[in-house]
Amino acid sequence: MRILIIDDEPELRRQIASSLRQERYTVETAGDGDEALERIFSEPYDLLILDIMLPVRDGFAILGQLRDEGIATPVLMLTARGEVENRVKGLDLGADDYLHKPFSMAELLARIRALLRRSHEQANPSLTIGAICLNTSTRQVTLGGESVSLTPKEFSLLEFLLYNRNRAISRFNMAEHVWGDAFDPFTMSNNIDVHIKNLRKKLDDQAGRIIVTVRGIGYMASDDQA
Amino acid sequence: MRILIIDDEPELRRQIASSLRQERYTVETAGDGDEALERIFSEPYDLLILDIMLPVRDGFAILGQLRDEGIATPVLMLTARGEVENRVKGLDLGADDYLHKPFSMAELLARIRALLRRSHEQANPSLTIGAICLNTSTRQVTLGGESVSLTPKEFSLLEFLLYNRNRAISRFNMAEHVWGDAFDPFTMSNNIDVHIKNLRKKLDDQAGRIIVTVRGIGYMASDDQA
DNA sequence: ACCATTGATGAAGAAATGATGAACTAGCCA
DNA sequence: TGGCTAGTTCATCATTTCTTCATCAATGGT
Repeated sequence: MRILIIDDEPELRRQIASSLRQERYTVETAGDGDEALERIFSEPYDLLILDIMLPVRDGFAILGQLRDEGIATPVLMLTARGEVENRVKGLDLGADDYLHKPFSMAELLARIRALLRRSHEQANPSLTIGAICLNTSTRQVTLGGESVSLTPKEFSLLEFLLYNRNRAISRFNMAEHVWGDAFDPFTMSNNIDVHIKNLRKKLDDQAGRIIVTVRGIGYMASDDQA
Repeated sequence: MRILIIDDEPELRRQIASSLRQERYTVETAGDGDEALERIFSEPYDLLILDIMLPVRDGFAILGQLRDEGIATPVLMLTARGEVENRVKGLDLGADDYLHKPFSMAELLARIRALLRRSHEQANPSLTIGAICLNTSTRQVTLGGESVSLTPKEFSLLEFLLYNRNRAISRFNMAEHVWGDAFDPFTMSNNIDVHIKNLRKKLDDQAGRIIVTVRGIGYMASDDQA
């Protein structure tokens, strides 16, 4: 689950991001509207947390522009207490929920869960990276629209890497999550490496640009189009 | 999907209507009970959003009259917080759901989705996929118009798969839902596989295009006319 | 530049999975 | 009882998938 936090206070940003990461969300942040829009247009998020009070271009402007462009990502707006008229304005623009500052982290997490659940009950849950799209419910993977057939292990492995995109994952970790119950860390040989190799081949990941090798650690799914 | 909003506050009406239109619903509004009844009797709606507090003729009166006339359109009532006794009264009259003011637009949208889904399911009890049509109330299945006779287990299995179309369903899940109460996950042998085989035969699903095998998981009903 | 370590790769044997035909059981009705 | 139907289990086969291993290539430190 990819969440983008848009707020100009670094400290608050850090706090929220940290809490969300503990809940295993993939979190990115933006300090102003331009940065936010740039990110949003370049890759999909599952949820935006948007502060109304921003320098230069405020939350409403950003939200308005998004909706105009047809981006329907759920938005949770952060407002200072008492801005009732703002609430109304935001609703018109298509915000999905509100939270008044100051708020408790528990409250925030609850709202996020509710929003994600709601938006996900209609859309299908897919993880994308570059031209690759992995649909967790149909267990289908497409590469630039073309369907790619993966074996169960390959699928789980890719799913796990995408779920933890831009984070280096150790082989141990992968084994734990993909092999689960019965995995003997000693008798695994270079099993994972082989599966990664096969994945790269099927995904036409020639230079290892999508599944990056992290020497001494393991692998990482990177959406850095380097 | 046609929705009628009945509320005497123009501002709230406008807000709700705007949000619903963004979700691609067709929305009309009425400011009082008489206008509402007139509209409802002249053309069908899929859902009514009805405020309890209305001048002249209140929400209950309107709801009561509708139900008396045999109009079963789902109704979502808006109530001021704390009107507990009203809730009870509304339920008696046949309201389908409640929402306390003030509410978030996200909440409202979720409720609407739920209500529409619910009413749609009972009105249209048949699931189709490709040339196959399964009627859940008559328990008949046709293949290109020709009736196909399925055994109870086969029917339930197909029904479950169709209900979850385009989602890979595990054998465990199928067993849970089709066998229900007494199923022992260990003594099931390859029972499900056999039923699937028979289903495929009866449905002339030669290449397994409709009931797709998802290796390592189970099966999936797919309407991907590949 | 050299060495040591780490990762990549192709191939082959082992293991798992699913499809299928057939046998077997249980319930039902004439 | 005997003949049906539905449901379940079983053995077998063809594949697919997983794992292991030997070897080769790349990388980083000194």
